[in-house]
Amino acid sequence: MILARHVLAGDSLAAARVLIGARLVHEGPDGRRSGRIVETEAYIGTEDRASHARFGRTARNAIMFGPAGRAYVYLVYGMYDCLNVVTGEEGRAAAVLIRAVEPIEGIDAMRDARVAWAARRGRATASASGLRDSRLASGPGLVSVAFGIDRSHNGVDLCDVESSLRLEAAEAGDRLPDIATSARIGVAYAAEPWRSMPWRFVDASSPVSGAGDRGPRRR
DNA sequence: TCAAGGATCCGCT
DNA sequence: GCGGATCCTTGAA
Repeated sequence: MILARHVLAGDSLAAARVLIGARLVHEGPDGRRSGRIVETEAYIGTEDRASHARFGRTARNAIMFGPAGRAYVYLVYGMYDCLNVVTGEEGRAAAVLIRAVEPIEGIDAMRDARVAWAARRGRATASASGLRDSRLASGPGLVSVAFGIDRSHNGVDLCDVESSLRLEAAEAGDRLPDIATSARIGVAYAAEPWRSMPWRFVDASSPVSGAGDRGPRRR
């Protein structure tokens, strides 16, 4: 079932928590890919010095000021697309970054996407068979690679059943997430208190982002 | 118009 | 654990 928009339109921290355990779904030419979201980070308001909205409204971040439930996709480091979900009330810039997903459906397509991406960059990479499921979407850049998301998806309504890219609520029988919080990753440039805000949420029971084979990244 | 730097990942040491 | 790849966005001039 599609994720209800009002869940995202309220408090952004609550939204970041609700997204843990929810499903990311992409119906594309390569079939249906889906996964369980296991790591998120919230960026809230123009006063948040770690947020892209810290300089106010610009052409790039305009989508963050819009209604909740839309996708905000941006390029970081010149090579990685990152998927965010716009949250909070319209007019106030807020978004939740999807940092990691546990693959469920379309794992072969994700593996193919990863190999094709590496080839495009002319990089040697692990063979397709050597890629473990838990590593396919274990970082914000990798989520986009695995699901075939790029900036053409910027502005897509993730709460519309008609969208090829959308969010679905956890299904009955899904394991309940064991939610842990910590400071956000890669925001050392931001002043306090923003640098240390515990606005990162992970499912500690997930093999992808929790006490998995690599564990949370530090910086 | 320009220079600086960033919400990252991977391979090698 | 460290450094390289790689290019868009921003603020200042």
